[in-house]
Amino acid sequence: MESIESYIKALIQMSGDGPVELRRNLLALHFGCAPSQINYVLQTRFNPESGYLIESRRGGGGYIRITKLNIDPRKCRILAFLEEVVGRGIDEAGATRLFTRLLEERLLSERETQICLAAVRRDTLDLPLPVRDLVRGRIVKAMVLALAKD
Amino acid sequence: MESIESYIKALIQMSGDGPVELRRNLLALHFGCAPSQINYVLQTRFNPESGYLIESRRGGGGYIRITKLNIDPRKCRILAFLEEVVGRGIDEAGATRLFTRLLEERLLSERETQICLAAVRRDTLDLPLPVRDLVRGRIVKAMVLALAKD
DNA sequence: CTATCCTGACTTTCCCTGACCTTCAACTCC
DNA sequence: GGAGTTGAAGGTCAGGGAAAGTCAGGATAG
Repeated sequence: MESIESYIKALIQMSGDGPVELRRNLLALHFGCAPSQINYVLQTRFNPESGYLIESRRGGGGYIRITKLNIDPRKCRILAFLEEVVGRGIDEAGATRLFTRLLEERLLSERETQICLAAVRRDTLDLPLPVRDLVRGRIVKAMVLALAKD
Repeated sequence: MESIESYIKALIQMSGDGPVELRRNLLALHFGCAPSQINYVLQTRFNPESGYLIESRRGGGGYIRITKLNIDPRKCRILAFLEEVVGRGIDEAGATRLFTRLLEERLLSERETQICLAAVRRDTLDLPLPVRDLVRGRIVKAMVLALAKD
């Protein structure tokens, strides 16, 4: 387990902290474990809270791409906040405050802020409470994390 | 697959973004694949969401014509498409194609594309079908309109 | 005993194919 | 010259194989 984790981290370091692509089955073969074990490692060690983003594709020529998020201290607090947002949900006013703040801190451009706000407006989602605030929470988190990648 | 896609795109570029005519069987021969594979590529990569129009003719002297839709008259075409998207909903693959197309057209930056894609991912929305595709449709429309607003 | 690690069976997604269908132009035959 | 024939295109669809995802639950370390 430990070894899978450090193997992947070594790969990332070798690629200069850029994105790394893996083949799940090959990696499982290499470590003599079940393929689903790879998923477990990714979920527990390479999740957003640990500063990583996972993307993947199934089918022929499938892959798993791991991107190390650019984490600075400011964003650290945001990560914790995002977790809370996903758990409890967030209302439109709260989301607006968050995006406005990110705009002020120059973490979001004007256009990006407009996109984010449009995506989570009440009449865009058009769902009954409380599910609306929960869905909004997940969207907010996904969008903010997408920015931390690069 | 990838290669067929980029081959066709190269053809289009060489023709100055004008219409391009292909012979399905020749292309299949050239890439050593089944002719129906060509149809698959066309359906998944050169559909209206990606901004392409396909016309074809069977029988002797048949052909497949691919036209890259110009973004200039997009004001009407995209708006009409967005209305459709809101009515019928849109799946993740369709939304991805749309945003990728907007990125290619430089109507979206790389970062903006990432935000949009993250917002409408299946596991972000985490809603049961068919409501998931409908919500995604509304979000897609809202985000695209937010961009058009300047 | 509990938390963590790990697995196998099942699911989902994506690519690709072959068998069969539809359409078109040219050709034949009267 | 019109009606049927025919061969050469492209279209469609169910299904198979590859690869990753999920999840309930067993195994194990502390």
